[in-house]
Amino acid sequence: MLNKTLLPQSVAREIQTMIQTGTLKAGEKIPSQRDFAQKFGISRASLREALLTLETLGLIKTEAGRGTYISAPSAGNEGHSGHMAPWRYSDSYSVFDVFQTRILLEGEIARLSAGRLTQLQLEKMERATQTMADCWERQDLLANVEADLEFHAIIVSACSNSMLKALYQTVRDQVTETQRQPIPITDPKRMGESIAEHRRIIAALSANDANAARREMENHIRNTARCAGLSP
Amino acid sequence: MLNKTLLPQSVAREIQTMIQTGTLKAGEKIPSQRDFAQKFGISRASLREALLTLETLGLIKTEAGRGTYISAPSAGNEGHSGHMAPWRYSDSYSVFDVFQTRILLEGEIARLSAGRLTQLQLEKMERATQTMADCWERQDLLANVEADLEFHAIIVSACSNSMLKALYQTVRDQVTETQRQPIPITDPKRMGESIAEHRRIIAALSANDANAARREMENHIRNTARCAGLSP
DNA sequence: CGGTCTAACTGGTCAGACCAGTCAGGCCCA
DNA sequence: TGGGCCTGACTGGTCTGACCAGTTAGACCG
Repeated sequence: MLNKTLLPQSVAREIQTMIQTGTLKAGEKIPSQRDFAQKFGISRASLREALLTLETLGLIKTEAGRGTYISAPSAGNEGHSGHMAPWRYSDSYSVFDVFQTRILLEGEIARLSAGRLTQLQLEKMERATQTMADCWERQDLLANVEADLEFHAIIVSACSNSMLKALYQTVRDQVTETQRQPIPITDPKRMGESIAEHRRIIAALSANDANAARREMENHIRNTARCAGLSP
Repeated sequence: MLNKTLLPQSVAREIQTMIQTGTLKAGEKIPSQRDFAQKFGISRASLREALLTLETLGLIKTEAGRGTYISAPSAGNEGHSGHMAPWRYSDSYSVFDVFQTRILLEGEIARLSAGRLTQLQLEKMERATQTMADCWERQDLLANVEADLEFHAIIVSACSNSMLKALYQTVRDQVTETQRQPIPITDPKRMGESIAEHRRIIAALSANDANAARREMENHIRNTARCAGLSP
């Protein structure tokens, strides 16, 4: 069924390309299955199979009676970084395991990103860090988290290893959960340290010091885990 | 479409349960779509949608004219270890990226597995290594690779971090490809070294030396990459 | 102007037909 | 007797058309 020459498969790829190239944008509704099938010159049953594949993998969302919508992209999700959605029926992982995985993945990603970030990206990271500090002051926790996510996403986007990027996307949901959960119990001293750690990561990346970038990122995540009472 | 109350979806879950409980075993062929649909009391089109979902996520494999087979489970795939299949439509990753990812993942997995392998498992690894040597002598490359895969799979099965195990499964196909590809161009000296490296990994794991285990595994994979002309 | 109803739209499922690929068994020939 | 070829029965892949359930917009009435 998943043979690459199969009709639904090739149509799924076409639709994926339309999503990736922006022909179909996040939130947008695609034509009805009847119209879209006609447009591709295939039966509606085959189009449904193509759509189902895309939906299983999280690229689209179909609602009965309403239509099919393009799912919102994730920050840092550019090009062929994976759209590997987890099988939603399985249990989630322990927070310890997620943190341990974060330290491993993000440390290496930071190392591989060193020397590849543009000045513009580094400035965006600095701005995101400052935003974190500003939002923390006025207790805007949502914006604080979003700035944090943006900071990390920029680093991931520069990683030279597309496979690691894909793996990171696979676990993105669990990862961002660990970025959110310690926030309500973060004391002001820790947030100040966290922001300082961000700045040390930026400094290492700015200096194109791959090993320092890794070390600072691992340290940062390890300290975050300690806020959740863990020592991975 | 992926609403949990939908017919194909609930059937997909039933089939998943049958796979997880062992009613359907790895490699086993399920009944024909016509028979299976009748068995579930649904149309064949709906069963196809259920099967497509499972296949997109890597649990089954359907071959035209032959039938649908349960995918082989991976060693260590127990309970809620992820069924996170890679996105099969995207380009494959460069061999360099795969090797780099292997070094990162398998090094850490070896570290986390140290101290958790039973004597029986260590003996199986030693036997697999000896099998590699024996098969290499008689140029049975397939069996050589299978013994190599078994060696690595045992280590993965002992890893304490289920998320890392799941990530490893996600990239297993590409990983095993890098274990296969250098084989035809491996010279006897390198194979002897490879087997010696396996033994050093076993020794480190036997001594419950986590850092040595990581180091030896990284070294082993790095040397394998060199056989493919890469230096990750 | 707001509420209700209806028609046209949407996706979900079913049944049947036909096509292409696979495989096993039977038959024929060397 | 063994190997090769052919055929029929099986498999999945795709199409068509019908019908059902959910949604929405427009028209009509109070």
